[in-house]
Amino acid sequence: MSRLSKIVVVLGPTASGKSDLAVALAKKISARGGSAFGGNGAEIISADSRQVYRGLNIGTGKITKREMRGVPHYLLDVASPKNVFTASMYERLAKQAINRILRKGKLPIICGGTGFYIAAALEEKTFAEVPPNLKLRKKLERKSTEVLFTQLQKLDPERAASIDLQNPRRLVRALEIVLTTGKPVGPRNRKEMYDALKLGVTWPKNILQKRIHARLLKRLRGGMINEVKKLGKDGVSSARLESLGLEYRYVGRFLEGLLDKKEMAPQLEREIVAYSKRQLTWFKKDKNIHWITGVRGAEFLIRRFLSD
RNA sequence: GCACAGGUGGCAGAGCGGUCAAUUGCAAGAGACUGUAAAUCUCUCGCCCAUGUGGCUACGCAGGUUCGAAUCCUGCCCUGUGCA
Repeated sequence: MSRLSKIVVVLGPTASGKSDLAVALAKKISARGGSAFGGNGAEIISADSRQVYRGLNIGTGKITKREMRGVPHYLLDVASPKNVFTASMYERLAKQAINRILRKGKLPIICGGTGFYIAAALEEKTFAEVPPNLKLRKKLERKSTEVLFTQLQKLDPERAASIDLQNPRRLVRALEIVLTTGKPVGPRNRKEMYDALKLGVTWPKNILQKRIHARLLKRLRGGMINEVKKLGKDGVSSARLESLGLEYRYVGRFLEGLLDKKEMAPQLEREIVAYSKRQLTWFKKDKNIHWITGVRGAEFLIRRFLSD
């Protein structure tokens, strides 16, 4: 039986300090004169659904060239913010990147907070081969969730049984699949194709919230509003900003005049906190995650992981 | 001091005799997730037993009217506004 390739995943809620940790670990692995961990070097693949877009820097906390400290990063700035980048596109590019790194004999480190993207990168094949059909979606979106659900029940009862029956977005996509393939989707394949060490970076709740608060202030002072203004000038619509969420949504609303500056910051902050909880809800289900708070625990785990 | 308006669950704010533990929004908590995933969606949210057409305490405080009051009456205490 051929051994699975090793991969390290650094995940966690927003503002946990994942990116820095990933770079620190990669540097250790690439330390000259043979790495501290006995590897050949490591390269990083971002797993962040918003950092894939060009021009979304301050608001996404995208790592800077300097902060990368020479460690190559993949899946950053690969798409225009004017177009929707999807999980499926991420899956393809991330797998490409993993293979490229592995071929070099290096260790891929996936780093990010988008749980769905991490799963897509790690799992064998996540999605049905049905690209989005905007016309069909538009048509379906006009119907009520009840109607969509009964239609799905007829066409793909198995999927209907497990679907979120009040979530139009899910219902539309599920129908889109059966309607174009004529077949039920079948269960999602959750088999991971790598030997992955998953490191979850986390903090006690109150500390994470403080970190979120401090980081938001820094971003606001650091030109976040101008960044969003510039996106607008470059043709990113306000509807698009809205759908990008968090800082882009709220700063966008502020620029539209829908929100006062002084009500924007606290509202946005609460949304970020809520988002961090959603991330944790996702990660909590994965029992293979090793939760750590600092670099030290990570080093021990990686050493053991790489040496066996 | 007089005249109005008002005091409701963590907050805002409905309700104005019964179907009210009380609409709704916010906050809080839990959760879902098969191509938008920072998106989208769901549930809980007075206390208690947690089986239920269950028990208890609640709508400033104290009384009263009524079969029945958050809802009507009286007094008191507070708050806002106007006149002094």
